Amino acid sequence: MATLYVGNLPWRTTAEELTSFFSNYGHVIDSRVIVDRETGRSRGFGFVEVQDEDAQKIIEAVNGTEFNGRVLTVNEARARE
DNA sequence: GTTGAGCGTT
Repeated sequence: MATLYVGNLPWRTTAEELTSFFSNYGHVIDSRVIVDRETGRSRGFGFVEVQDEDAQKIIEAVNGTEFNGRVLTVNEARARE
């Protein structure tokens, strides 16, 4: 599987919304919205884990598209280490 | 009741 970075999310976006949105373009394994550990508020970006074979296709399909009024930034996530 | 570039809590 592959991990995608998703930036420019609306503050209110949840992992479930990400999953259901990305599922329109490929097989989503899991997703998470990064939340500030101290305040509990969204940082406005997240990660979506998808099937390796669908990764490129999903990036091209979703990157630059509008989601709840904001234009999403999508690309391959960097290694976390 | 706020904010807007970026790469993640275990």
